Amino acid sequence: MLEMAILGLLDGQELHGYEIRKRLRDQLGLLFNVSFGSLYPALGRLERAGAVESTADAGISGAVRTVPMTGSLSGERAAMRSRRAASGRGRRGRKVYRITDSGRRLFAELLERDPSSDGDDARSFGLRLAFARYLTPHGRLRLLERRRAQLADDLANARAVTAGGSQGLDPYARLLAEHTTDSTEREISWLDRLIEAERAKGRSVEGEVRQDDLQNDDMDDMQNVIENDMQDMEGATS
Amino acid sequence: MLEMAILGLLDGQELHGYEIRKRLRDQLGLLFNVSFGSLYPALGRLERAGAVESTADAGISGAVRTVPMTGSLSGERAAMRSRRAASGRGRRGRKVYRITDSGRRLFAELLERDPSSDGDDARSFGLRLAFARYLTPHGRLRLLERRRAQLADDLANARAVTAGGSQGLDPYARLLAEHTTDSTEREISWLDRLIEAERAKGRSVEGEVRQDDLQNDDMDDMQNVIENDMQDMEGATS
DNA sequence: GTCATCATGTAAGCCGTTACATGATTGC
DNA sequence: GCAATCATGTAACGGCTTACATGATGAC
Repeated sequence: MLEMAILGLLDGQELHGYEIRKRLRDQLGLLFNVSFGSLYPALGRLERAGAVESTADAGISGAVRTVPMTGSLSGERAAMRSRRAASGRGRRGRKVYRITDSGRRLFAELLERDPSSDGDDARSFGLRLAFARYLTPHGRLRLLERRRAQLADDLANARAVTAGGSQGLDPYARLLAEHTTDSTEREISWLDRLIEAERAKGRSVEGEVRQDDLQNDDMDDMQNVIENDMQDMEGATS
Repeated sequence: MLEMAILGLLDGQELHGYEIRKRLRDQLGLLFNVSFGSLYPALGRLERAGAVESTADAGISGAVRTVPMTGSLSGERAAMRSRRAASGRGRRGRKVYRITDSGRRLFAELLERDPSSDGDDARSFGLRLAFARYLTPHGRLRLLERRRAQLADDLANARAVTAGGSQGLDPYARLLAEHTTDSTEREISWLDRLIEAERAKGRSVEGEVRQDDLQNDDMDDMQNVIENDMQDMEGATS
């Protein structure tokens, strides 16, 4: 899951580890606070697997720079230093990561996978939703519907329990159960709105291009390509 | 955290592992689905630490029995078999766990601990709330207020981020961020209601008995007793 | 007599953490 | 020159999961 998040972040911009951690923390729905002891090994694994490449901080780009604060010439000096460093390569400086084509394919595959296969449901769903722009319309709908089904299921179980032993249950436990139930209901209706919005988008596209089936075929082809890729990945990773 | 949950369930009733798992699943706010590979070792640790004792299924009590379904004489036969088994003790049957005094003290201490010390915030808070009847009024309030403060903090961070890069952020990521923000706000106001209810309870008691300070002293004494106990526990556990 | 469920346990592994070690850069 | 922050990494450990192994009980 961490690896998916990293790949997603790296798609479109080059970043170094320290910066990746920050963006993970506050760019992704508030709840992806990963430690360095987890991040750096993950970057290492991705690099060994060929999903990302690293270079020793070649010419700090605007995307990488954090706000200069004092402005003015510090940027110039930093650039000079990094140029010096880039040639030397013994200097323990920033290591900038860039996603590879293989990494991009891996990302697409991880994203399309069943969220329930990587443990923490809420996190796993949230992460995929945050990257939903990289999903096909079909994959997006599948993501939302799976999540909805899961929540509806939880809700049914919860109600079965609360209905049966409602009077015997501890007051505090009941308070909690009720709140959880409410939250789940709200999340379901939120999902319903998102699903409806996605469907509406689909319908308007259909009117113009009519290529739903074509898209599904594309997806299947892609899955096949990726399946092979994953075997390489798994061999290299473990 | 698992150990706290087990001790809490065991307070007041004797249960065997398989049953503990079920109750953990559906008695505790829907989200404590633990596997056997996790549960049995935990029970073993608790037993070695002297927090629980086990016996080989002596005379199936009403609390332990699951609904007999067919009713009638199957219960009688089961009791006979278990009596035969209880003496032999080679029979790989149910192992019934009972909490000890030391276990009860350990539970009280774990419950009163800072929830943020055992990882997953929501789970850890939920579990403690479910067992809030075992907390002192003071401990209960502290639990609720800590959780409230944590959520308020999260919310502030989230808003700082969303406010800054709101226009540049990905539409799906923003959707998610907004939903998370809403949920957090709702949870905060729910907590506010709970806190107010607890305070009201406190005020009504104060009018009758006026023993707030006494209760706090009791708590401090208890903490001291428990501190020593925990050292034994940690030695035995790790 | 056999299949589902109840019941207990071990082993390997995953995914993350904290703590530690190291060093560069910047601000004062 | 010293502290804070940026930056990268390793080692040990924690808590949970899945998969495996084993066996009893009950229903049909």
